[in-house]
Amino acid sequence: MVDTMPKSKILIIEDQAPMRRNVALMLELEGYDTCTAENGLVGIEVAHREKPDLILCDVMMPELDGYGVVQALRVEDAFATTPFIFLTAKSDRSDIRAGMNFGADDYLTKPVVRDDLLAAVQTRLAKAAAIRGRLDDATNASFDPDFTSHEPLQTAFGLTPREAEVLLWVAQGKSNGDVAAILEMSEKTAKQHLGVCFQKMGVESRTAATLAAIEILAKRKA
Amino acid sequence: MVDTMPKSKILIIEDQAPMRRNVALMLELEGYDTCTAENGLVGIEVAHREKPDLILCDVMMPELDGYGVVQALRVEDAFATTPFIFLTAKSDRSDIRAGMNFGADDYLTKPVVRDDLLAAVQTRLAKAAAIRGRLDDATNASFDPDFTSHEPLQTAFGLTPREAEVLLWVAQGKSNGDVAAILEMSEKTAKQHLGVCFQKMGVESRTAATLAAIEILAKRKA
DNA sequence: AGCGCTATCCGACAAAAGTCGGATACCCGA
DNA sequence: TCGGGTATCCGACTTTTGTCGGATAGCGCT
Repeated sequence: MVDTMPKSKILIIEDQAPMRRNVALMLELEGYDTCTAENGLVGIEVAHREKPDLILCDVMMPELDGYGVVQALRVEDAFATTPFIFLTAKSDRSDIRAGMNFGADDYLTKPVVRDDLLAAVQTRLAKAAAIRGRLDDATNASFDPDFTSHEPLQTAFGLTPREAEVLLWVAQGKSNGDVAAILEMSEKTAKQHLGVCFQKMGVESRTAATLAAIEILAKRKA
Repeated sequence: MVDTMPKSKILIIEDQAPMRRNVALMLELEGYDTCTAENGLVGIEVAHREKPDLILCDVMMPELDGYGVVQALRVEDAFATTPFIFLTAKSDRSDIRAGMNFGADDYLTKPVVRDDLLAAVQTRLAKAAAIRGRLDDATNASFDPDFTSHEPLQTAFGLTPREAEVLLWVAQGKSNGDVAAILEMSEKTAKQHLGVCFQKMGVESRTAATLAAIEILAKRKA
């Protein structure tokens, strides 16, 4: 891993060209990647193409206004958690409330000060990164089945306690002999129980049973 | 699942008693659970005890002000994504920016209108729920190994391509005979390859090998 | 008590899974 | 070109796995 931290990509949706370029310039000087759109419809299209990490959006625009953009994007899974910041001249309290209630993450009023813009962008990106980190944790740790109890198996497949115990050890890679020793029973008995497990689980080999068992045991508690 | 949707719990950290009770009342009438604290230090303590789903917080308070609260809680994993809304009389633009830049999710100015308060609370709870939903998806779907390619196994255990192919099928519960048929080789050959896999993987049974292989294949790409 | 039901236990046999030795073919460097 | 290393292939033998039948003990119900 020698690749340097990838630049965050920011989409700017803004009607007026000078403003658009000005904001883009400020952000690029800070090392961000930028892309722009001149109205809401184009903005949504660009968002799909560029997958930005954060969206800055004007409110008053032709074709589709900022409220429409945030509504359209928020229902999409890909953008449900993308930080969305309004950047607009509409600075009345009611305007601000309306914008935030559409699900925006921040609301900057024009004329925007450089420091405010950068701080807001940084804060929201940091927050999004924190959330993404949590998601990664959840997915990377995805394989850690819980072998502490056989009850999940019992309920999942309708097994008897003893059968579930046998399956629990089999699912950890133990041989029939090992299981028999651990549970203090004859190896034949272990086999018998396991055979019943196969029937009830609808599988016909110890490996397939292991897979099914792991699938149950890997479900994690929130 | 007959249990009714659990009420969201909201923590109100606010210096002035009348204001505190007023806000709490408004929220309770909407069906929320509330708990309160009269300053920042108490607020943090209550937050740990009650694990609120959302926090409303004044800025100017004795002991520890709102900025301090949000800073203290944001670094804790448990509260890193809990919606945090400032509720304060400090309505200057610079105050708002400061609050948002500390990582707050919204900023309401006193005197607060009932509709604004409820809308803000609802919006932020909805957003938090969306994020939580994603986390749950990630953890619940935690078991879906990717059986489309044998290369991960090859690199993970130093296997040859053919060996990895055999292991890939074995890890899906296939018998040696099945694997041989699928890969068009003799069953003996399949066994031979698998035996080498066992050595290289440091296991001694097909089930243990399956577990190790699944662990590799279950790691998900972001 | 007598009956059916289930959970638990075990032994013997057939079918796999796993091990051993050996063979061919390829690539790469001496 | 000629070994040395490796990937691939296969057959015979041993061990484990899976299946069949059968036995006992508890539990609820009539």
